[in-house]
Amino acid sequence: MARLPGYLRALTALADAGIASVSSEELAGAAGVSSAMLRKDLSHLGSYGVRGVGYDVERLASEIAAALGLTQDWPVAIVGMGNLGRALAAYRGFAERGFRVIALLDRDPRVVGEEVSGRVVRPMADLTTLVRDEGLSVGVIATASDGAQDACDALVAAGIRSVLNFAPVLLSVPEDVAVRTVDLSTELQILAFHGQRNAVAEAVAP
Amino acid sequence: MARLPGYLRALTALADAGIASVSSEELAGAAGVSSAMLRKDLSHLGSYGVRGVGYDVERLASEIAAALGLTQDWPVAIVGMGNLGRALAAYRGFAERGFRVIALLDRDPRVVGEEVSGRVVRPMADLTTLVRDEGLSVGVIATASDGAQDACDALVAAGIRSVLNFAPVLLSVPEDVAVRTVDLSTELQILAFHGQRNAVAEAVAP
DNA sequence: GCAACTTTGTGCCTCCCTTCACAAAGTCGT
DNA sequence: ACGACTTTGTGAAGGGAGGCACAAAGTTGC
Repeated sequence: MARLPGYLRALTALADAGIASVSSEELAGAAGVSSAMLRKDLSHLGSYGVRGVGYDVERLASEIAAALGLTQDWPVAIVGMGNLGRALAAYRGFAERGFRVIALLDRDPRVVGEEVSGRVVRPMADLTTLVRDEGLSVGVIATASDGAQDACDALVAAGIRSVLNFAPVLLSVPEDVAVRTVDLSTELQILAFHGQRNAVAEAVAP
Repeated sequence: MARLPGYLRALTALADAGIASVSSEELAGAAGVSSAMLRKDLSHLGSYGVRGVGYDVERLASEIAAALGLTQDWPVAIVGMGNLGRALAAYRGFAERGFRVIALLDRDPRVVGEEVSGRVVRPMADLTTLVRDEGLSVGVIATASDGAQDACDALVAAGIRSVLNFAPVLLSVPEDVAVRTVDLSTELQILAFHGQRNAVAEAVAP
C-alpha cells in the first residue's frame, strides 16, 4: 500500500493540531484521495473506525505505523559521497521520520576517512560488519550512474534487502530485494511533458 | 506516459555504446518493461519501427525527446536554500539532462545575497521578472514543510505551472498546474513495509 | 523473384484498482 | 428507551492498463 505513508503524514499533522477524531471524508481530503478509497484501504488493515463517529487519530496512526513496520528501527547507510551523497548526509528529513543514518560509505580510498556532516566516511568493506553488528537494513545509493550497480551488488552481498536508489539507472537485483528509484531528471522530464501539453492546449484554445 | 523518460534513458545508453538499431525485446529489457508494453507505448507516438528489423536508436530517441518537449528548454529555479536546497543547487544531474538552473531563491532576507554554488541567492520577489524575462517555467520547492505551500503559491502567482516538490506535504494548486512530489521519507517507509513483509515471510517459512 | 524468417503493430481478453451506492452499526438528543 | 442522524464497511459496477497472440509487413538468402 503506497498510500499508507500519506495517511500517516496527515494523521500526524492532525495529532499535532490536537485533533482526536477524524472522519474518512476529512482525512481523505487531507491525504488527497477519495473517502471511499481511504475507507477501503483502512478496512484492509482491520476495522479501527467507529460508525457514526470516525477514526481515533492516535489509534489509527499507531496501527498504520505498525503495518508499515515503523515500530522497529531501520538503520540506514548512504553509499557514495559525491554532491548528492553529502547532501543526503546533511539532510535532516531522515532522522525526523525515524530513520537513523548510521554510516556513510564510499569506494574511493581518498574519500574514506574524510569527515562529512560529523561522521567519518567508511570503506565499502565495512558493510558486512554494519549489517551483522548494527542491524543495518537499508542502503541508499547516491553514487554516479556508473557506480550504482556495483554499489547495489555490494549492498545485496552484505545482506541488505531494501535499497533506495538515486542514480538514473535500472538496477538488477534478486527478487527478494526491494528497490525504489528516485530520479530527479525523470521527474523534470515528466513535468516538461505536462508543460508542453499545456502549451499546446493553450495554442489551440487561447 | 511516465515510462518515456525510462525509454529515453535506455536509448541514450545504447547510442553511447554505438548501437544503431534495437528490437522491442532488447529495449524493453533495458528499460525494465515487457516488450508488448513497449511496442504499445511507442505505437501511441507513431510508427517509427521497421518490421523485421526493429527501431532506429537515434531516430526513436529524438522522437521521444520531442514528445516529452525536450526540444525547447525549461529553465528551473530552486526555492529554499536550506540543506536540501543547497544540495540540489550543487547537484549536476539537472544540467546533465538539459535542465538549466537559472536561479536560487529564498524568502529569508538573511540568506538572500549569499553565494551558493557560484550563484547569488535572490529574493522571492524576483520570480515575476524571472518568468517574464528569462522564461522561467519550472519551480523546485526545497523549503521546510511549513513554507512549502507559501513557496508554491508564489511560484503559481508568478505564472509557473510545473512544480517539483521535495517537501512532505500535499500542495494545493489550480488544476492547470502540474505538481510532482518526491518525498524521501515516504520512499523509506515503503521500503520498511517491504522489509517487514520479508521478515514475516521468513519467520513463517524459514 | 520467391520463400522463409524476423519483428512490429494491434485487437481482444483479463485482471486489478477505483468509484458508486447502500445496508449495518453506533451515537446523540429527547 | 427510542428514533433520527451520522459515518463506516463492503458488495457490485465501471474503467483502464497490461499481457497474449496473431496478422501484417519488411528483410534476407538463394
